Amino acid sequence: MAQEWLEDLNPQQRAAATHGAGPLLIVAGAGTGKTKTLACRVACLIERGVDPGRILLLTFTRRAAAEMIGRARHFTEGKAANKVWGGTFHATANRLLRVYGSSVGLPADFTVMDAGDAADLMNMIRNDLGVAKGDRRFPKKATLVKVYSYTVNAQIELTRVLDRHFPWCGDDRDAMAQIFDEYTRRKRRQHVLDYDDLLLYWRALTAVPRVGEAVAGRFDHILVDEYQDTNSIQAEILRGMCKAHDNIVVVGDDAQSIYAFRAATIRNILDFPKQFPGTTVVTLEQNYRSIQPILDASNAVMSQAKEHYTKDLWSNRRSALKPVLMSCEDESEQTAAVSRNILAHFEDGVPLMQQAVLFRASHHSADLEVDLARRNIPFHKFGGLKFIETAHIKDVLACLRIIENPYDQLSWFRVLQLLDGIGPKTAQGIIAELGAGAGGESPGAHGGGGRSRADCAPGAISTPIRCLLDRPPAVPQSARERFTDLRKAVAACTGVTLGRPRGAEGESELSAARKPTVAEQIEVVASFYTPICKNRYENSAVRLRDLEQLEQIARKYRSRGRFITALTLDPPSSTSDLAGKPSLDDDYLTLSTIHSAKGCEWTVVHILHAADGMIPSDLATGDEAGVDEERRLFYVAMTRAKDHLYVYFPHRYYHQRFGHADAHGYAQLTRFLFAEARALFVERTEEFDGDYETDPTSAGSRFEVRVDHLWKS
DNA sequence: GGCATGTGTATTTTT
DNA sequence: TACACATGCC
Repeated sequence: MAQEWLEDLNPQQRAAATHGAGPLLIVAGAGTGKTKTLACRVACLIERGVDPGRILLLTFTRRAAAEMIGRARHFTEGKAANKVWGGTFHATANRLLRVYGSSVGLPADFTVMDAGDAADLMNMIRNDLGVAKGDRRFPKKATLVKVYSYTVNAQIELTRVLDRHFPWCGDDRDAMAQIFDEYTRRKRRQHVLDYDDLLLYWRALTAVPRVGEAVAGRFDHILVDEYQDTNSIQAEILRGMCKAHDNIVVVGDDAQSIYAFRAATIRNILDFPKQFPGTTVVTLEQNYRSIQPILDASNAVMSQAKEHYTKDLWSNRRSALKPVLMSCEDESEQTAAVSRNILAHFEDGVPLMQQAVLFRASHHSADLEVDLARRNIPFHKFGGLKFIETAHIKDVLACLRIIENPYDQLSWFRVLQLLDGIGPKTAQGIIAELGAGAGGESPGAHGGGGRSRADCAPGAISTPIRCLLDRPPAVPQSARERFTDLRKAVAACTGVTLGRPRGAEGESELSAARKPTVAEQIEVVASFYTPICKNRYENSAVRLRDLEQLEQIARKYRSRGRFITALTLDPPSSTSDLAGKPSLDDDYLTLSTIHSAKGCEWTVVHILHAADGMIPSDLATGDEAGVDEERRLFYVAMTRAKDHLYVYFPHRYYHQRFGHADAHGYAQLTRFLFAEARALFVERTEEFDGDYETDPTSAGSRFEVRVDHLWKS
């Protein structure tokens, strides 16, 4: 079958796409067309008669999966390629556990919590156990989650994890162990899984006799993208999933491994041939993305890394245009230079959509964001604080969560404290009265894990909710009114009216009531929440608008549970996902953390803060492995560029770091641009050379002068 | 016990 | 700058 689209591939790509059975490792350098190759492979399998529903495509983000499946569908002319199971490891784990979870002791109504929830739970335990008492400093909740998550994902003993990655917490080992113990216990009792549990339970699933075979037996082919960023649990899951057929294809680039902090290990990709005997290895080295000078500079940067599959990217795209190293006086000059360069390229015909600004840490773009806003240059920012992590969104979601999973004590805790006069202590008391989780005591209160629930019939309301509606606990006077509002809201969301007495077996009556849609439920909760929001926040108007966005998103979901889970497993990654998309065809610039830029490409790329201490980050230079990862990060950033690469180096930093009062330290150029690498750049200083003068009659003015609406109407 | 206010401190990347 | 924690007032 000589499909036309196969002829578009180079020999290595074609070999990978048409590979027969057995394990295949595709080592694919940046920009070598791995997405295309993988999509072609999926298409090939389908053309060969493989049932698309029996193909599992694991990617790093859902967006990546959607893109690949979209392409495959294009190739196969719509032969049901969309039946391919595609998504992240975590989302796939969730789907499988919804079906098979009971065989590993999971309740049917489990909910998934994000890192923020996990931190809150840690914090509760931290307080309950009184670990932080005395004048000792004890690790903060976010640190606890990091340590826990790393330990679990790397499957390394806590003491060693602390030694190696969190040496300043070494003395608190025992208390941490105690907290982690309680943490796992409470999650179980509350029918809640965190991100790590999704992987752990999936792995457990593959090991259960019969069930494991059934789960693995759903798929005949497994494809994994970005394999360099998987951890050892994920590798084990894959081994379990393809024991029977060994039809596994992994694609990755060890030079782009940037998630070691999440316990990803490049051992997975380096040792793949050992772990899967009989592996075919295909290496893709021809880069179709960038001009050769950009690759030369990128290769030079990488040449200093220690262990990696040797590959030298090359391109047919010869060019005399070297990447640019922009020296700037300080950050504000950097900002000015970036804006000016962006507009210059824009005038040259490169739309904003084809330009991106990349940086190490989310806040590195703060200064630029202000400037862009001032100049009316539209942009979307990826990475950093998310919509979903803001307090008001979490508040509203917590209301939905208690209805979805009434044993989710953490959400109760959050919801109850929205009411005036209810703090941690009172909330705990109310939760105990509702029977919605037994706080710190008696681990057996609600049975460990897989309790069978008699009240799971459609339309049924499980006990703590029924208790809230029928036998509400007493609350402080100051909270009475809102508490009633809350009960009304919960009732409305479950399709019940308050105050009507029901028989003990009122199920038939309840299931008859019309269940509001997810969006309607949000509306109900929002009206309960509005006065609280106005009371709490100065900027309540902005926040309330966010709730409307939430309602918009919810329209796409038929079930409340799916909505909540989707939001935690695949949260909107930028403001663009939220804006009701009237701006879809608008041209906008991309600002992104380097991590979030993975897999993307732009004609023009600007990399900010190429100073030692920023890239590599001060916080990561403790050991050689850390520096290596930062180097790969810089490499990832550079290789996103097709035609123009700008690296900005501000010489001077003003901020007072860590109390040291070096109010204006001089920075060093990032160590990754050592002499030979630096020589591959052309250096410019941010002195106006005339080339970049903006012509007031053209594009620049479109952004910079926007006041005429004030008098022309 | 709740809540407002003050003080000191640590500060990345994300499913 | 946000967050943990202490203090003091209702």
